Amino acid sequence: MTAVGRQGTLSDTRLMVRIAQLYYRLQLSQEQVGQRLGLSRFQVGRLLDRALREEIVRIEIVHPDARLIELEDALVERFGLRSAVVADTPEASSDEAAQRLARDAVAGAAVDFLAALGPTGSIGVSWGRQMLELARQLEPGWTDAVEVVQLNGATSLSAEPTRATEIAERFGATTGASIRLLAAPAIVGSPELRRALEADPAVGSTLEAARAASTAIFGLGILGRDSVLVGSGFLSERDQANLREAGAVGDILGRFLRPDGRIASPELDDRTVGLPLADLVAKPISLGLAAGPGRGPVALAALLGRYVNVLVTDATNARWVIDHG
Amino acid sequence: MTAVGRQGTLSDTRLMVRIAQLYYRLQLSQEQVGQRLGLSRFQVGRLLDRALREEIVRIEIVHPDARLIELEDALVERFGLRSAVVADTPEASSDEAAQRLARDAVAGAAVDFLAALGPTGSIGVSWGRQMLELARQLEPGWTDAVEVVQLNGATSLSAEPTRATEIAERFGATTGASIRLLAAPAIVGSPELRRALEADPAVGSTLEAARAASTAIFGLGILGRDSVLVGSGFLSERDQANLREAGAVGDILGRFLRPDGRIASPELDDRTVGLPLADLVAKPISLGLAAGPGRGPVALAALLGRYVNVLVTDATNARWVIDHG
DNA sequence: ATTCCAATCGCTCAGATGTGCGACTGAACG
DNA sequence: CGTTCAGTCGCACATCTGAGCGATTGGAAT
Repeated sequence: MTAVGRQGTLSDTRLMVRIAQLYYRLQLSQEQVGQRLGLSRFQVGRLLDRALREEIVRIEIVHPDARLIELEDALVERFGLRSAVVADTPEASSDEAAQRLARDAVAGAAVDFLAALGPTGSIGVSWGRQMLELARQLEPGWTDAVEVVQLNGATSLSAEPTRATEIAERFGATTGASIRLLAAPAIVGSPELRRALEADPAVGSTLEAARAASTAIFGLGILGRDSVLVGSGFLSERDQANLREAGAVGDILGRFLRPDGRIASPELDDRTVGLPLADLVAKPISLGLAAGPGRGPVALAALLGRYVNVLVTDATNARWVIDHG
Repeated sequence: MTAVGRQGTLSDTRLMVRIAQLYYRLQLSQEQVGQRLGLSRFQVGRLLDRALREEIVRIEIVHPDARLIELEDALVERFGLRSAVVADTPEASSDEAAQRLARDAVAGAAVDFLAALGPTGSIGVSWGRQMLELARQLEPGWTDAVEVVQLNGATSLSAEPTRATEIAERFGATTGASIRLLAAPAIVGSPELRRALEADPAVGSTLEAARAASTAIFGLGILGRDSVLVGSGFLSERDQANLREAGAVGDILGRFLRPDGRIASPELDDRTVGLPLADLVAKPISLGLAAGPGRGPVALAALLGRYVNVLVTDATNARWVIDHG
């Protein structure tokens, strides 16, 4: 640019373009730009302002993560969360491999979040495929917690192991914390039996610890063939039918929710062993994980019920929740 | 953004994205961003730097004029010009209406440039279609020049008027300057006649004024059916054939150039009435206009010969010149 | 364990930038 | 012709930001 000094009355737009080039591309100071073009520093500054406002100059955040962070902010904003983490997963597909990928990514994101979180106090955990993956990805020393406690009943009824103990053990192992298991079925046949179980010291003390835990971590389940609760045999055909009728969209800690966040079946809830959802609401950290297709509704229900204050999910579910919430 | 403070070890990239959002979108100061994210002002600044270098944040000048100004800068840079003006014309098309549009746009750009230029001293002008359009668009008071002088011979030989006098008169009329016409043909039959003409006081004094003018304004012509010189009857069939053979690409002030900027036919040049090209080189402002398809070669020739130090043209020709120069 | 190196940190200080203000300009209007 | 008023202007001043520097840290190599 050795061009003649005063370009004077050339259209404002062109002037702004030229100023923007000198300032942003050539990295001149506003002062220097002014000298070259025969303008005062202030005129340059004001024109630069205008160029930005009139979108002659555009500042873009181009990294793909930007979109994710926008989703996170939207979630935090909309639902008053403590935090939200949206993982980048390729694409929503019901293909099993893709689901697995989503689970891995969301688990990884949760691990990162937890590692960055600092002191967590005592940690309550649930079980399920998502929790298993999370447990697998934990790295030693990720927390200073001294106690890990199961939040809900887990002893498997079926051949397929739910590996609930493995999850809690892995949590404990990575940090040297002691673990407290909840040696009970997730769902029993009658309210009386549930109460009797909870009265038992072995179960009762764990429940007490679960209530006291300052951090809760759990997956958001869906109701379907794929559901771990179904696979584990805790849900009878009739229970399933009832839930469907009641409009249940999925579960937290074995307790099923309707789309608006209310308990779908109080009767079933009364037979479910573990921390009641009401106790989640007050937890400093109540972290719910939702990965894979179709988890939007249950995530939204959990958010509306205020059962989670940290949501970790994939982009597809995040978008669904924002669009429908 | 009410998210939890320390996001800690979340990938650097994500951190940069978040910082960029707070800084550029929300317009927080680096200090404030640092407070929100638990970072020092310096970390924020450095991350912001990195985000820019790694193109996580991109600053774009999006206005279409930006491209034109880049072309201008490239021309100025490459050919050591005093200035360059590239007008925005829709598209290169040999369609007559499109050519006219290009001419209008380039003339307008030249007018703007001249108006912004400030004192010009005495002004020398040529003639032709491009100059006519330029003259039409001049607005009263655009300059403080007190004298307008024709640079080259112009009296028409054919029925189609070249309107050379109209051009000079219009220049004079918009500013109250006196005008000096060159009452002579553009090209004569012999060198002797040319010399005789120039010795005549009426012609000679105008030529002297032309030499003294500090600003010269002229169009760059092309050799072809379309050429005004041809249309005006100054160029015989034989002259045209000779020029073609010599590789002439076009003319300035009736003097034809080869692609490298040298005179195509010294013999013809010796019969051409008007300011010699050598006198253009030293002028403070020597402004050449080139609009419409196929004017790239002559523009390049003019630049290589240093006959112009201000080029006003359209985007297509500008690009051609840069690509081929 | 000790040493070394490179990376990163926060600081100081100077320069760059934004803001609010009073002065000025020029066009519209009485 | 004088008044008004909106739009600009440049300036003083406060704030923000970038550059360079010594201190610190966290590993690798010895």
